[in-house]
Amino acid sequence: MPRLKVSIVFESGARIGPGKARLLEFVRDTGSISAAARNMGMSYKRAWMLIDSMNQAFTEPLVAATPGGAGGGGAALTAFGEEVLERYCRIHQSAIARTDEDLVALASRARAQAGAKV
Amino acid sequence: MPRLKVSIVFESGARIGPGKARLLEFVRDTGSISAAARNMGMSYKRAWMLIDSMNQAFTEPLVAATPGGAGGGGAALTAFGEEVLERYCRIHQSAIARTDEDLVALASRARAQAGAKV
DNA sequence: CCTCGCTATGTTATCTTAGACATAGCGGAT
DNA sequence: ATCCGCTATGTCTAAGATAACATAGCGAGG
Repeated sequence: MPRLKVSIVFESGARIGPGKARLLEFVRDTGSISAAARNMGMSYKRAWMLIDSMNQAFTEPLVAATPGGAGGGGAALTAFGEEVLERYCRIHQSAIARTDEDLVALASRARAQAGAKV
Repeated sequence: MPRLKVSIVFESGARIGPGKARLLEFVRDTGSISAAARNMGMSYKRAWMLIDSMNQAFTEPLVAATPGGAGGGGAALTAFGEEVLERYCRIHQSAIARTDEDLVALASRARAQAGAKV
C-alpha cells in the first residue's frame, strides 16, 4: 500500500518532513544526537546538520545539546522542540485520515517494480 | 503561511506529488506536453521524463501522445490519467483540511530567511 | 588530571541530479 | 512534396547533494 509523505514547507524554503520528525523522536528517546543517528543508520554529521537546519529555521532551538560531561554530553528536545514534533504528528495524522479509498484504488493499478533504478 | 506538500509514495519507489499533478493538469488543459512544459517553465525533455515515469509506474498510461499530424501532434490525458489526477486532488484536499491551527502556530515561530542557500 | 564519549566543524572525494544542446521521426495541412 | 511543430531520445557538462574521513574541544566522573 502506498504511503503518504507529508512535508511542511515554510516561506523561507525550510521544510520539515517525516525524516526530521523521526530524528526528533530519536533524540527525545535516546538523549543524544549520535545515538539517534546510529538508530536511523545515518552519520552523526548528517544528523547534526538536519538538527542544525531545524534550529536555524525557527526563532528558537528545537534541540539543546551539551558537549562534555557525563558520558561525553548529550542532547534533548526543548519544550519548543516537543511542541513542533507534536504539531507535525497531528498534521500528519490529519493528512492520512480518510484517504484509504483513493490510495487503495491507485495501489491496485501501480506496478510492483519501477522502471530504471539500477 | 507554510504550505503542505503531499506526495504519494508507492512500493516501487515511484511517487506522485504536486509537481506531477500540476503537469497533468497542464497537459489536460493545453493538449500537448511541450505546451505544458512551457507553461511550467521546464524543458520539454524534463516534462516528457516525468510523464514517462508516471506512465511506467502504472499498469496503463496516464498520458497518450501522438507525434505528427495537425500542429505537429499532441497529448491528452487518458481516462485513467483523469482518474489519477482526480484522486490525487482529493487526497491533497483531505490532507490540507483542518491543519490551519498547527500551521499558523509553526509559522509564527519560523524565521523569514533560511540560513545558507547562496 | 586523565579518560571517555559526545558535540562541533572542516576537507575531500563521489555519486546523483539537473540542465544544455543536438537530432531523428512523424503525419495532417497546404 | 513540403512544411511545421510536437514527440521521442541521446550525449555531455555543470552543479548540487551525499558520503567518507579527519580532528578539535568539552566537562563530569573516576
